[in-house]
Amino acid sequence: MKRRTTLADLANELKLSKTLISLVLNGKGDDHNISKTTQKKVLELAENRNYKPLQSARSLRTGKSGIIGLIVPSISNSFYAAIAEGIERQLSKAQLRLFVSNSNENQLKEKDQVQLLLQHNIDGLIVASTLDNPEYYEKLAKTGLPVVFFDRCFEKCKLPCVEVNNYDATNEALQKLLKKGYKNILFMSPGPSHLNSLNLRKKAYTDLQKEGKVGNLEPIEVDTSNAALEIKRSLDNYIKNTKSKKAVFTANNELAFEVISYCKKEKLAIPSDLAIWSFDDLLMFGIYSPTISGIDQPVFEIGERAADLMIESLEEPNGKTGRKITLIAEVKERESV
Amino acid sequence: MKRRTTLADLANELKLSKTLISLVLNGKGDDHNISKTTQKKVLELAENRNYKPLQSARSLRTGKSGIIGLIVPSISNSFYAAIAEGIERQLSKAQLRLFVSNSNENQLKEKDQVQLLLQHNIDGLIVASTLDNPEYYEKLAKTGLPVVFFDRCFEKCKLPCVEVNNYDATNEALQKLLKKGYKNILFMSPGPSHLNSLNLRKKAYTDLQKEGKVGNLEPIEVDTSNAALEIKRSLDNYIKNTKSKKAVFTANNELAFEVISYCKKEKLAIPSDLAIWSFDDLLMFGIYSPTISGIDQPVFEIGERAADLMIESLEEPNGKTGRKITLIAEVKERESV
DNA sequence: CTGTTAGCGCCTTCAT
DNA sequence: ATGAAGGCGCTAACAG
Repeated sequence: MKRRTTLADLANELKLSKTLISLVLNGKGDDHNISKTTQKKVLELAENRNYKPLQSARSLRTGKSGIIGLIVPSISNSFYAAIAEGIERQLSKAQLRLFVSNSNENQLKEKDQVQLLLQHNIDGLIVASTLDNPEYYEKLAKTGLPVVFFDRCFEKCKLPCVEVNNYDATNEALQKLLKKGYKNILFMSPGPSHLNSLNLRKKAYTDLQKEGKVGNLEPIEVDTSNAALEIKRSLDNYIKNTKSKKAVFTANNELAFEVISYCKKEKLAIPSDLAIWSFDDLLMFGIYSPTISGIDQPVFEIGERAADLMIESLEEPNGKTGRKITLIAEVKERESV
Repeated sequence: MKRRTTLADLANELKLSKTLISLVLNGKGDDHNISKTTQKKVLELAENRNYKPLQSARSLRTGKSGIIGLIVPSISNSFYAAIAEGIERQLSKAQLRLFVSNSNENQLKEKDQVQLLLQHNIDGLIVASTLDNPEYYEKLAKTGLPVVFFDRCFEKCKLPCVEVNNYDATNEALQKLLKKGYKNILFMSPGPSHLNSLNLRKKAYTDLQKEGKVGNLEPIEVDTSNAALEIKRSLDNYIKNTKSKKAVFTANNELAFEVISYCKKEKLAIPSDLAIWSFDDLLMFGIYSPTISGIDQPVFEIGERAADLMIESLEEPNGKTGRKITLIAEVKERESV
C-alpha cells in the first residue's frame, strides 16, 4: 500500500523547495518569474508521479474545498435527478464537485444535511428547500456562504434563485381546458404545503375561480405518503358528483402518475371519462396511450443556470444579490384532454 | 462573518487542553478516565457553541474522510437513482456521506472521476463500472481502498459485488414467451457492449437458440446514442419478415421505452402486433395500457447491500475478499405478452 | 485524570 | 529566481 505522492516528494526529488513546486503547479510560476525550464521540470515530474494535491490539506489551508452542496427532496425523483445532472455538468467545467443530499421533504433532515455539508467546508449551497421560510439560509448567506435556490423559491428573498413561470404556465393550461369545454376542473396538489411554487400553481386556479371561469370545487391537497388512497377517494367523489365534462389538473408529476394509475385500475377512459393535465412532464407522458398533457420544465437548463448563479456568487462574493432567473415552462397539450 | 468554533476556542474557554476536548467529543472520555463532570462541561459547551469538527482538518490528520464515492453511468437514470438512494440511506446510518459522480458511459471520464474522488480522500468506492475489465480497480484496491461493484460486475474478479441473477431471470422470461407460442423472439441489447451483466442476458438467449428452442435471429445491438432510429430500422425489418407471432425482448429499460414509443408511432398494437418483455421494470410499466412485462430488480436492496459490503470492508480491511451477493430479480408477466 | 508536543499536506508571507 | 518558516484544525504519542 504505497503512499500517495506529496509536494514534499516532488521537492526532494528535484532539490527544490515546496514553495516553488506549489507556485508552479498553481499556475503562479510566471508571476514569480520562475524560469520556463524549471517550470517544465516541475510539471513533468508531477505528471510523471501522478501528483494530485490532497483536497483536505488544501481545504484546511485555504478555507475552500471546491465542493458545492446540493439539497433536493429526493434524488430518485426524475425531475431533481435531471436537474442534478445539469448542475453537475456545469460545475465540473469550473472544476467544482457536487455533494448530493436528500432532505426527504423533512425540514429537520434538511438542516441536518446542511450542517453535515458545512463540516465539509463546502464553498456553496444549491437548494430546493423544504423549509417554509428562507431565514435559515439567509443567516447562512450572511456568514459568507453563497446560497442559490431553485424550483422552490421564496417571495421577498434576496438570495439568487432559478424558477419557472408557475403561475402563467398553469393559467395557460387551465385556459386551454376551459376552451375545450371543461368547466368543473379538479385541482390537486401535494400538501399540506407552504411551498411558493405550488401555491402559485394553485393561485392560478383559484384566481380563475374568482373570475367565475372555473367551477367552485375546493382544491384538493393530497398527502403524498398515502397518495393512492386519497386520490381514489377524491376522484371517486368527483366523478360521482360531476355531470359536466370531467378534468383533473395535478400540480406535480407524482400526482399525475397516481391519477393515471387510478384510471387504469378503475377502467376509466382518458379523456372521455376523465381528462388529465399535469404540471411537470414525464418522458412516459409522450408515449402513453393516450398521450398525457403536461407542462414541461426545462430541467437541464434549470440546473445549468443554478450552477451559473453559484459560480457568479463564488467569483464576486459581494456582487449584486437578488439575481432571479425565471425560465419558461412549455405547456404541452396532448391527447389526454 | 463570524468564524466557526474550533477545538481551541472550547479549550480556551474551559481552560482545558485541546486534547481533552477532542477525547471527550470523540467518545473516548471514559477510556481515559476523564471525570464525568468534566465530560459534561465539555459536551455542554460544545453543544452551546454549536461546535462541529471541521472534516478537512480531521481528514488530513487521520487519513479518513467519511466520504464514500459512488460512480454510476447516469444518475438521471431511475434505476441508478433508486440504487443511489438505497446506498445513501444505509451509509448515513454509519455516519458516512456519499459523493455521486456520473461516468456517462465513458471510460475516460470514469477514471477522471475516480481521480477527483481520490483527491478528496474518500474512504471507499462503490461503482457500476463502464470499464471493460477490473484491473484499474484491482490496482486501486491493492493500495488499500475498499472497492465494491454493483450491477456491472466482472467475472473472475475478487472484489466484492452485488448483482442479480441476470442469466436465470432472462431465461425464465424467454421460456414464458416460448410457452405462449412466441418462437422467433427478437433480442435487443444496448451495444456494442462488453458488460458482463448484459452479456449474461444475451447468453440466456443464444443458449436457447443453441438448444433449438428459439429461432435463429441475430441478437440486435442498438447504439443508444441513436436508439430511436436504429430500433425503427430493426423492428421494421423484423415485422416485415416474420410470419409467426412477434415478440421482442429488450435487455434494459431504455430500449423498452424506445420500443413502446415505436409501437405508439407506428400504431402497432401490443401484444397482438408485437409483444414486449423487458429486463428492468419501470413504474410506468404497471400502469401502461397494456401493462408491460418486465424483470424487476430489487433496486433499493441492491443499494443497501452494496453499502453493507462497503461498511464491512471498512471495518475489516483485510477481511475475506470476494464477497459476492446475487439478488433475485422478479420476472413479471403482464398484458404485453 | 490532564497536558505537551508534534505533524498530517498544503499555501503564503516574508526573506534572500 | 528561489527558499524557510509558520499555521490552518485536528488527533495521537507520550508525559506527567
